[in-house]
Amino acid sequence: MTRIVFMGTPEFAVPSLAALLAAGYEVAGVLTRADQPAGRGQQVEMSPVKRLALQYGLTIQQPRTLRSAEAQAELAALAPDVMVVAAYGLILPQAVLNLPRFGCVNVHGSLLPRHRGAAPIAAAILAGDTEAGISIMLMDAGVDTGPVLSTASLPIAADDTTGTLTPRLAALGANLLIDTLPAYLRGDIQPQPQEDADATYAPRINKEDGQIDWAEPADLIARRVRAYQPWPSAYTTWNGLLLKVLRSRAAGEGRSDALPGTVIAGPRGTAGVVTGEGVLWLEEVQLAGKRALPVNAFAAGARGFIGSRLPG
RNA sequence: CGCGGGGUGGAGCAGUGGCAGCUCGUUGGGCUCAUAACCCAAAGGUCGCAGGUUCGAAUCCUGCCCCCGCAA
Repeated sequence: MTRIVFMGTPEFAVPSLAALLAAGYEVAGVLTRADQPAGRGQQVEMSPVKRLALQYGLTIQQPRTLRSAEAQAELAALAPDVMVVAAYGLILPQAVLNLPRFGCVNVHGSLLPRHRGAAPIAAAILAGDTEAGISIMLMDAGVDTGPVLSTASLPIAADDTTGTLTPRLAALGANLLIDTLPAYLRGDIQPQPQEDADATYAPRINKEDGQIDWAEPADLIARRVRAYQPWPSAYTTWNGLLLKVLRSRAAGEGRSDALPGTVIAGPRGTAGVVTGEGVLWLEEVQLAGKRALPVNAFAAGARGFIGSRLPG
């Protein structure tokens, strides 16, 4: 029986672990990131992967780094034949990569070599891709540079956000993993090296990335709105308060002489913002401290919003 | 005890001691070739809950419930 060690942290990784368990694999251990204070009230929360692992009574390790000899020794004690990694969040040093005889199989949320890196799904939306996908690949020392075992794709809808796309890709990834793993272990798959020339990089998203620059074209801002949903959200400020743009629509030609950032009135009590190119029609917004609202409801109560100038 | 904003007619908000108001929506009427546009009118509120202070509380005090932003 093949002993698997699973490494993953967020919701994206859960279907893969669940699929391995459902398929009857021997999961010798689960590594997930350390519990951290989170949320209002700063309660310590465990990762989604840890919650699932606990349900199944699996052995759990939560090293803060895999660079330490202790963490590596602890992992080696699980004697994995193969490690399956999905959005784990820690760098795997070469010594760890070398540990299992079948290596480390990664479930990556893009069609490699496109969107290597920490935030592939958001990167696909931000780039305006019409297709997203999963690559099952063998990890090497680089960031998502290893040879690919298999891929699967799905279409990105015009209103998809990272939040709506992620669960679909997570499910797709789990299925592809279950299809790919047995063939790989049998030696039936010839790993395909990536075409490095076609690679793009999907860096980790930061809070500041969500700050809207109204001088950008409306369609790019609209993609940011979708890519940064649910976190960190595309946001601006109004009356000194954070204003998140949760849903929006870029107008083709809605030109205006007004300066970028100027809020203009739309039909049915809606509102839009003049950008560097075109108008971004707001659909759903949320002011700090308030709940998310359709833009017409927000505009009904937010006195002076129409006609104001948003910074950035 | 992490920091902070908020609960007021169907929706979103203003109102910080003296008869409860605004925008939108709803209903009725008008205008119009027509309209989700415009004009006129109307309906609709135990001001989160409980207690207290006061001649008088949406407004001040105390406790409780609920929603949300930051942070992670």
